[in-house]
Amino acid sequence: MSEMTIGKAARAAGVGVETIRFYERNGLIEQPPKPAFGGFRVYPAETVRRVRFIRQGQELGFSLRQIAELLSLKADPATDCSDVRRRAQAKLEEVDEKLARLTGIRAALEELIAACPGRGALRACSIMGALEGAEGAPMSPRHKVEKTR
Amino acid sequence: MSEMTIGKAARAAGVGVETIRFYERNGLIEQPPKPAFGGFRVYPAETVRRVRFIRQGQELGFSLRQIAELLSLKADPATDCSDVRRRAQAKLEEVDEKLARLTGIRAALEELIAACPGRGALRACSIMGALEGAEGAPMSPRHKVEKTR
DNA sequence: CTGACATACGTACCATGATACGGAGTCAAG
DNA sequence: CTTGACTCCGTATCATGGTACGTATGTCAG
Ligand SMILES: [Zn+2]
Ligand SMILES: [Zn+2]
Ligand SMILES: [Zn+2]
Ligand SMILES: [Zn+2]
Repeated sequence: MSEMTIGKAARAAGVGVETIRFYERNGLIEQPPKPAFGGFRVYPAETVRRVRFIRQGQELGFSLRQIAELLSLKADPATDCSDVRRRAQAKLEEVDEKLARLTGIRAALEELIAACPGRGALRACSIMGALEGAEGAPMSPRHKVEKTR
Repeated sequence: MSEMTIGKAARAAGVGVETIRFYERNGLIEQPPKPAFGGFRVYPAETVRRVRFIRQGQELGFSLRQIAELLSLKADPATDCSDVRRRAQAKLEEVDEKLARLTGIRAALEELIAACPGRGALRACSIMGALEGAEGAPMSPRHKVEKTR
């Protein structure tokens, strides 16, 4: 089990070989030393666990950079649960901001679609109107396209 | 008003000069011809309108590529309202998919945070546990971390 | 007429998360 | 002992939406 080459480690972790190398280059995974008398690098089972950790982190919305931080927290015996929790909280707030932005977009789109005649010349299209920045266009006045920037 | 150099056009549209050039390179804006006998390119008011169109499109979640399509629809007299509407519909569905993904992440994070003791050793941390891929970890069984991929 | 800006243009770089390629070395099966 | 698969390594490429830099040239105020 433990005599893994990069290819076997990649398959075990469910990623491509290039992905492992990419993580190595970016400091998420330590590259095992090259055997002194030739041959291929030997990957420990820990590599596979680390890759799985990374993929789990991605599924929770963490970036590779943030996952790298989580990995060093994990390696540090001085880390407290609260350190991890704070990061999860921050991520949750970030997700909530994205949700709010997307929800605004969703509402604007829905409204524009509802106001669009659905056929006929572009002149009457609420969607084109909004894109052209029409101020008094076929949108209700309380609901101009929300500007987030 | 109409004797705009790129800098004035950029200021009028609320973007940087480099942004205008970037849009030109990517076919979103036509680059005005260089005056035959030296001098600076003259930007028409249409450029400013186009840039504003692009920014509005971005605020509705459209990518530059999609905005380029919307711009050619606008230029084509044969375009029907329904052509625009279909794109808005497709975008709405795309937004809904993103919302669903984010909502799943949000729920998972919230659950993990709720289960996290908040202090103490990492061994007991539900969040670390989930990242390590713990199957019987401090998460309720019906709510494993949602895998989208 | 000269200095301070602005423009023109090609190219490089930023972040993000990979994927691909080319050529050399290595290993194992037949 | 050859052949095919795999590894190693650096570099390039992809998509996305820009930003920055360097050098040459143009414009305009004083
Ligand atoms: Zn319409
Ligand atoms: Zn609204
Ligand atoms: Zn915890
Ligand atoms: Zn759940």
